[in-house]
Amino acid sequence: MGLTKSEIFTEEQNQIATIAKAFAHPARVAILQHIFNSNTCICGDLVDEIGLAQATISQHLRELKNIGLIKGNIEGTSVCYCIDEDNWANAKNLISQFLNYESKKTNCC
Amino acid sequence: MGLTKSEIFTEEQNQIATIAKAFAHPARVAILQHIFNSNTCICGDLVDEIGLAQATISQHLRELKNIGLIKGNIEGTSVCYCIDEDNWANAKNLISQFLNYESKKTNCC
DNA sequence: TTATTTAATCGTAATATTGCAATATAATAA
DNA sequence: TTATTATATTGCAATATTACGATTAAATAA
Repeated sequence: MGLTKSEIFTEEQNQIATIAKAFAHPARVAILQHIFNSNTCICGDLVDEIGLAQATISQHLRELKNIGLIKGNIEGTSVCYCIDEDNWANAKNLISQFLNYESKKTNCC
Repeated sequence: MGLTKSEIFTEEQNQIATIAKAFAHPARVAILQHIFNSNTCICGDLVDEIGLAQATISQHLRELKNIGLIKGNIEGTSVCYCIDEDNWANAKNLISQFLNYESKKTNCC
């Protein structure tokens, strides 16, 4: 199968999973950190920084773009990628809320 | 391929990715939420609550257990799963720190 | 002992992800 | 125009993930 049954979960559960999937590969974590650190990011930089082929980086960038966490701007021959602040804030809220669940302390384990 | 090149990333990047992977499926999000809500969780409950087969739930539970976010205790014929508080706190810190990166506001997009 | 109950594991099929070489596209430079 | 440069896309191979039926294992009940 390999096909997630999204229809049986809540909208919130699916959204959390989608955002988490964006973070679920170290290359995408590295890309996001790099964008945050330089705030202006060109794909070529990343190919040098991270040891992956240009095609692979481009693919990870597309995924981050599809999920909405980054957006790109054409700058001459290169492309400038940066964080989509609104969507990032949204993602941050969703994940933070999830992480901040407190367990009732009648822990049985 | 399908094989992540973990060795070219930092320990932190790999850790964030691993934790995110735990959250990257709505069933696992649902399972964790359920454990938080009841704080005592038996696999059978989940099979009723979530519309997935028993084998599938068990598989997701094992993944969460392997990553360290939950731990299980045998309770008679059933098993009680609950949050591993220490590891959860750790995961929370790692992910929160990552989410709280601030972009320098010379945004080009 | 023999059910029964509950969860784990095995085996398998289908789909997804990761990675890269090769190629295509698009913008600028000569 | 023809390079050159930078990124995207295509096609493919290898591995991973998701899901479930069938079976197994382990504990309790009869």
